[in-house]
Amino acid sequence: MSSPEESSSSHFIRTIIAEDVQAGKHDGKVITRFPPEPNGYLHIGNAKAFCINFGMAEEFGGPCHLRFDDTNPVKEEQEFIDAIKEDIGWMGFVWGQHEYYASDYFEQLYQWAVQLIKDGKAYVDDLSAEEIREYRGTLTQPGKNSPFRDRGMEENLDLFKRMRDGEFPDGAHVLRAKIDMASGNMNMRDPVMYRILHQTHPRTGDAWCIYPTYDFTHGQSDSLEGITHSLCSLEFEDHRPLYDWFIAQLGIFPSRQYEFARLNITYTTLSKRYLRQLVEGGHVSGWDDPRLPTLRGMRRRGYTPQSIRIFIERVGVAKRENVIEVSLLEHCLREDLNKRAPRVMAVLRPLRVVLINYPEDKEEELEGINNPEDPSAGTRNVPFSRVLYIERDDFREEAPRKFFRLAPGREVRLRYGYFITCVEVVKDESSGEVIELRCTYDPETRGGSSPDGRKVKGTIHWVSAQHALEAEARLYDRLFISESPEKTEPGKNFTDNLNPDSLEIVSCQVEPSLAEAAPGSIYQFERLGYFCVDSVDSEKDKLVFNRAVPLRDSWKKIERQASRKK
RNA sequence: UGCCCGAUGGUGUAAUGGUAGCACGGCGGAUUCUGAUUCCGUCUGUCAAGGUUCGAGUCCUUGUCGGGCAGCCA
Repeated sequence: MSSPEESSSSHFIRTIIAEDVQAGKHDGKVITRFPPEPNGYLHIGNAKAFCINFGMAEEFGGPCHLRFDDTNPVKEEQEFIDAIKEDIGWMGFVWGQHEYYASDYFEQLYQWAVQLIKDGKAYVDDLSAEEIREYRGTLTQPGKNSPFRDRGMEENLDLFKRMRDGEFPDGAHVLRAKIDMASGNMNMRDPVMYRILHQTHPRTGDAWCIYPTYDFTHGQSDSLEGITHSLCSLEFEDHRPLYDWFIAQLGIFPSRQYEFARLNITYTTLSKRYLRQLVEGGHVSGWDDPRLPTLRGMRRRGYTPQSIRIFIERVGVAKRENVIEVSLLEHCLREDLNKRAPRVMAVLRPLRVVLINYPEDKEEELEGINNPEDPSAGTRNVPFSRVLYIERDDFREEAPRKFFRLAPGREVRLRYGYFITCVEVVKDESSGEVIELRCTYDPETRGGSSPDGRKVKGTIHWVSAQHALEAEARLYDRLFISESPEKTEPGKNFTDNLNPDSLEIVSCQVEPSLAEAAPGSIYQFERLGYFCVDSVDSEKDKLVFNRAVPLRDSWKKIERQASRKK
């Protein structure tokens, strides 16, 4: 599955892998992995990481392992394991039997730790967490050796065994690698390999009360699985020397780690911590709130796996810090949906229109095209009658010349219907609000063209009042008003950058063919945008639509420019 | 005054010593029964200074700017 886009340009990771394969390294085999920690829901930033890992494997004909990095039972839950699998599967990636857990390697890891102790390369430290921090030194000053650093091998072995046996409370001891307390790389200043945690683990239960740290787990897990290219994000760059050190000391399969810059997108946050705050602070409805960049949120909003995948491809892979404009994400969604989403008519803010020369009880069926981009999608019938709803935005009492829609005395085409001309504007006497338009229709223009060849510039969408279904539409906008919501002035919180209008709920009128719309299905509401039937709140007799993304609107642009000139 | 990484248009990303290209975005136009889509045109770029070279975005040196690192998190 490689598109021209994929093969026409490369990125540094693809180049490295291609060269390795070319050179016959590991017999030309490529095995990658995605190692999520099951402590939260996946977002589009995580998707970049697994798209790269699964993508490279797919491209070079090898497997990509899904491995849960479950070394910290304090934070991890089964619920997240299930959710992560669901999201990756939804994105279209397959790991088959290659589902692993770091916890499956606990015994092996323990044996390796014992080996390092025997080799004089690890020791049990009695220092407290605070003391260890003090001894570690600072970024500019070297650390100093723990007084327990040179304790005898037998004593280390005994202590480590007793740590495992549960003789000590949390924090009493840790096992540390003996490397270099003066290293410029903080990770090499005798990193902790094991800590005591009397905590039930989602998978190993109470079998263990000591747990290996990420650093003592990750590289060896890669090695055990024969991972050839371990592709992760930049924050692990400083850990690579340690990753390599453990593998070298143990003399095991030499997996190699390569790092790339993580994804950032304007007007949102991809920080797990901030996302959690949004959910727990009630700023959004939950982890699947359609305004969130979580995969569940995006799925509910109407994003397709294909659109996210192509987005990740276009964003590229490099090492420099980057912030992608949301407009690219939105572009990718529109591009995908334009090809596939069935068109339908819906009126978000209804204005009543009465066709005064159309017979009272007449009804007819007009033929609508389901998808002009896809003839195989066929046609459908749309009911038409004397009383209609049109979009309030499609009428102006005082219309500028470039306004191609309805106005007193002006003629427009009703999509798939007739030409109509506005002859009277009915207003509410007290408020002055326009409440109804009285129009004439031209019977000769059925289907949208006139025998006399006269042209109308505008075509507007509509629904028949008596046939329409009332539904709820949730109009989403960007969650933050600030391009970089995480950047705040002193004393301000990122939640101060929240967009108060990120959700507008309207009661709309939709064409009756939508009665059978399935949850999760996505439609284009003509001239408005792409809408997804909400998978949580939508019901058969009370449909709820989420606006995934509006259509591009060059009229809005023209108006904005006009008002700017004034 | 530590270690590591990075720097190409507004935003991303290519170019592996030989014409700085692509996408998004902006602007302008054509087509259109969606002011959508599509199509065409156009706009803006190699952090700085030295050096190597016939030739440097690419190699070297120095500097500047940006990012990461002091969890018993991952």
